[in-house]
Amino acid sequence: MQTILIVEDDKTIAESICFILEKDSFNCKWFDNGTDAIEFHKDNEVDLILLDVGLPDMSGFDLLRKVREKSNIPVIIISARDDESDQVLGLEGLGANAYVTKPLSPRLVVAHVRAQLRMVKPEVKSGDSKFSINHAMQRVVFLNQELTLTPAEYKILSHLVKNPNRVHSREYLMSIIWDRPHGSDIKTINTHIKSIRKRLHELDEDNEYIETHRGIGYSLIE
Amino acid sequence: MQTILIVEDDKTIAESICFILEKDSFNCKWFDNGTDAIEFHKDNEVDLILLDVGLPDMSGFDLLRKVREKSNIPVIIISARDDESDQVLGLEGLGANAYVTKPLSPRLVVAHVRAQLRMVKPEVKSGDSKFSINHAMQRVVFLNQELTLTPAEYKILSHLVKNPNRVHSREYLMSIIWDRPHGSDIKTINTHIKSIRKRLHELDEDNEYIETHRGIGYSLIE
DNA sequence: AGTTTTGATGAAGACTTAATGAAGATTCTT
DNA sequence: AAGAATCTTCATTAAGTCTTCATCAAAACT
Repeated sequence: MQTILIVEDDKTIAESICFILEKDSFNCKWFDNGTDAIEFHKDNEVDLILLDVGLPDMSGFDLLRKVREKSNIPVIIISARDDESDQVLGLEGLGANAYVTKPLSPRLVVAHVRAQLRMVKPEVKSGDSKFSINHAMQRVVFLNQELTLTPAEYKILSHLVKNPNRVHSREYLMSIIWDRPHGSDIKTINTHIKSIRKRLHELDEDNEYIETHRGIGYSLIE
Repeated sequence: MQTILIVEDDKTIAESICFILEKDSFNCKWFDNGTDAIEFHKDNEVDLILLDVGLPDMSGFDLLRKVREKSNIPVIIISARDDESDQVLGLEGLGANAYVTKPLSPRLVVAHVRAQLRMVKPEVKSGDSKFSINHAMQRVVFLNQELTLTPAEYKILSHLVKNPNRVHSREYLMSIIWDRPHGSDIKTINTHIKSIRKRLHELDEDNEYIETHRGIGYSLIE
């Protein structure tokens, strides 16, 4: 579970954010002052900080500076001031990752939290799939090994990996291969699937990951 | 250099943002409609997208959805509406990384851009690569020897060295060679790659450092 | 069980894309 | 302006990929 640190002196705001975050299965830790927050951050594993700049004991910017000496976890600044130079200072000068202004709804805060955490841990998909996609290399990673695929194979398999556990018709898979309409035989897909299966088979003999749905299409099983 | 894609139908806004970004040594590409932007993103290496949700031909959300089918680069949504449910939809539902509302200053936009890119590029360089760059001398160092390269070769190879282990399309490599658009044959890149390979081969017979990705482009393997 | 439909398989040929060598065009230098 | 270096184009060859087809296997239907 991921831990979110909230530094916010308004109890009502903090509690409502915490409430939503914990409902979203985050572990949430609230401090109403910067000193304690820094202390906690020093000794504990924190995944993200929600930081109100208006604190009783120190400026949020000072806190951020302190935090940045030690780590570069995502920090979202919460501010009552919609002041541009404050935003630029926070984002550019001190390395905050986002800046939201009050009034804010807890739902929106959670959306920002998720957006930031998504960047840090990109592979937080539901569970530990044996597949992932190396987009930069245009390759599909299977069992931690990069598959060498032809362009058509990559297009099909990466689509299946992105949308597992659902059936994709041959027609649809065709449309993925070609940008423009292309009057090819629908059975071409069978052959591509065959060669994808062959490649997967080379790395894992036993299992059948791509399932055939007679009369409909194919699906990838996680 | 990192490429920022701006999708924004208001020319004044786009130009001022571009101006600042380019001053900050980003490569900036502007489109006033979604269709062209998607087309460009398909064939080119883009590091971040600045996206206005109010486009003439399609909703920014639709564009984001399309982009997300292919990649998970940072997307910052620019919106005239300070509407919470829009923000949540963009951030949570479609995977945008930040949401800024108009009116916005170019400086603030740059701050947001930097904040996002900081997350993506950890800049863990100078490891055990066989390549390094002598920027002052405009030379690439390979196996502790300085390579004699022509200007075009230097531009291509140094970019590959700076961004190893990812595929670069011919289109993108072309844009590196020329500052302004240049209606040259895309196959020119093949020839440059050929001569770079030849030079590398003279210093190390065995290995193949530059890998061809059929139908896509080239990558440098560390 | 026998027939029909649908998918799997392997191999051949068509097609697409890249590598190569060399020539022509361009740019830069002197 | 001449000469050298570089960039681009072109034709050819080579390699890789896609599609089709014939055949075989499996499932569904009667």
